[in-house]
Amino acid sequence: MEVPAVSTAGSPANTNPDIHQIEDVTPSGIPAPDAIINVKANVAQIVRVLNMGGTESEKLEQMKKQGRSILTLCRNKRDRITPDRVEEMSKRFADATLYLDWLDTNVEMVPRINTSAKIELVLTTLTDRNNNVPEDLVSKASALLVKYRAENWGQDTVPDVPDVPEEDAVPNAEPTIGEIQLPPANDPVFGTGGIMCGIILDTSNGRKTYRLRVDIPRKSPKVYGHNDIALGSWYAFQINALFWGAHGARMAGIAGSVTTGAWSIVVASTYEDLDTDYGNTIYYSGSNSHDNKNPRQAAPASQGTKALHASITTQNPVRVLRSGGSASNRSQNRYLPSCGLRYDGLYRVASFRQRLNKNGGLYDQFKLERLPNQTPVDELRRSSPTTEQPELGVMAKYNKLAGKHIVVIGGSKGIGRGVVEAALESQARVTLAGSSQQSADAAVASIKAEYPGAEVRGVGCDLSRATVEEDLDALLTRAAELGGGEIDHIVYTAADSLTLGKLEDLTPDAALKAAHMRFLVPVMVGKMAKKHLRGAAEGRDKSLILTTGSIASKPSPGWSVIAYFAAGLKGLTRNLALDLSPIRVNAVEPGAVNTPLWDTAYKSVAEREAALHEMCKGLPVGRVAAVEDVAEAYVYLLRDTNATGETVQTRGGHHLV
DNA sequence: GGGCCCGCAGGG
DNA sequence: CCCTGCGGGCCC
Repeated sequence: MEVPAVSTAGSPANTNPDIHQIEDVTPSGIPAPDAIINVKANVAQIVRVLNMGGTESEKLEQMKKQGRSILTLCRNKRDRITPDRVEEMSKRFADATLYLDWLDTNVEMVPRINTSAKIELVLTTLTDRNNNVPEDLVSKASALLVKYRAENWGQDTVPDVPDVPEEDAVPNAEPTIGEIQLPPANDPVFGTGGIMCGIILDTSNGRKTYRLRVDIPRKSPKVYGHNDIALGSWYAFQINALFWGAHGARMAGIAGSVTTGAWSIVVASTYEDLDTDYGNTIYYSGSNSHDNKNPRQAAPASQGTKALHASITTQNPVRVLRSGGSASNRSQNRYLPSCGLRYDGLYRVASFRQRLNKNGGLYDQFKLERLPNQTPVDELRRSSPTTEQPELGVMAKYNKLAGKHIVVIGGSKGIGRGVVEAALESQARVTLAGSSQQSADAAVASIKAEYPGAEVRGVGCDLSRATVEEDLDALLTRAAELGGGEIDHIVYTAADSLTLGKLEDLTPDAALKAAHMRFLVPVMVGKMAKKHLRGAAEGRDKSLILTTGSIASKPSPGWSVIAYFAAGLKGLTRNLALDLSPIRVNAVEPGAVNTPLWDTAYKSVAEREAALHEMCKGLPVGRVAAVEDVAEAYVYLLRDTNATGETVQTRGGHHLV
């Protein structure tokens, strides 16, 4: 589920059913956690939480119920709903969203579940355009559908289990809905991009408890290898490592399978008397090694200890995390971080031996050897954060994008996609427009996989039609709705194919066709920006960013037509800055960037990249620009409220050679 | 800062 | 459903 949007001052009441936003509500009986009080949350925010029951049969029964509820819900045409029922419908769509999230995170799909709870029917019904389902829910449902179909509904991987006897089912259990308070998405610590992303601080029991958020999908730790985790990654608590899939347990030191071996272990100071850490070699003791008193026989191996034994046989690599904590201050282990946990890379379990503990009891100790070709531990140790790190997230003076709503037209791929990700990392809320709803949904799904809990939505808009003005109007109206009623910035990065052929082959038709996207659309975006970026007169920072290219400043043979439009766009930018004032209007002028835009000219991604690198190797920077590079220019123009009528150039020194 | 104790999340 | 655990807050 989405993290609830932050309401911006003066914005109209939120009408988006996916956003649970209840103004002036203090949840009774739930003391607000400290971290939430400290954050400038302007409204109390509530999220509904599903309880799907404990046993498998209870869960299945609830899934059937949720499915039935969604199917009836979709049969109601929303435009025929009376105004007094709108709120009820919103809640029911919100519950459907919760259900899909729950499904995604908690259920290992097998054909039996699909048949019994009608999963495929429910998902296809949700994605049916005729059903007026909220955009978020549609993209969620289609993403799940794609995933399940790709997995063939679990047929190939998971052995199916027989149906439970009917008497085991609990047909009368109702799904109960409790309420917990969530931090706003732009919370510097608990929000998107914060170090505690995916975790909630619960103080309802009178003490601080960190728990995983059920509404944000987390990464599975059951993977051998790095699991996409960068060496030296640092986590404040073990539960953060659990959320990011670095380690597989909230408390245990070993996470793994007793048959295929350990996925990850945590080296902590609590076992310092038994373990020995040489950095590249670690002697790591099995769970409970302190307790045994029998000198002849080790205590029965725990799951974790069994997993390490299995690792000796399978030689599957084990992720090693080193943990700080309060006791580590006096720790003799120089490899432990001063606090939190650091991912130190892959090790193999080479062997095991038996030793005696202080009680004279036998215990199993494993020898772990660090795999070669990884950044040395000592280097990771120097870059490892310390207790100051959490403060970094609190510095908001320069991050003016936190909580802002940014619409990126052309945000499903290429430079626009980079701008979306950069904005999300700056804790903004983003609505991206792709050329179709499908492309927008697909982009949103993959962005969410990379940025759990990110507030990003997708809208489809085909800008190639003659009705581009109305299409843009509709797009921005819809985007404003999705973003809580207001748009702060519009970024235009949409472009069509770069191939125009030789000048002598150019027909008037082809020139005018090229003019549509490169001349007409930017002008209309300017016109519509004036209409949709409301609130600038009241002092709120609003801006539009257009995209041109280095061909605007430096000619190149064969590019006359595109150069014409690109240079014209700089004039448009300057003049719109006057016409739209106090809305800021700027442009970014990138050189060649490695994006799919070039693919029309090349047969494959490899060929494209080779050609681009060949084209750019003579530049002072010696390489082709990545999307992440030029995205910085957009972020700058979004943040500098003093910049208007400017064109920011980022072109690898192309103008110098 | 040593130790007590609560309780989440995983796995059988 | 049970049990476990290289946490972590908090009390003294």
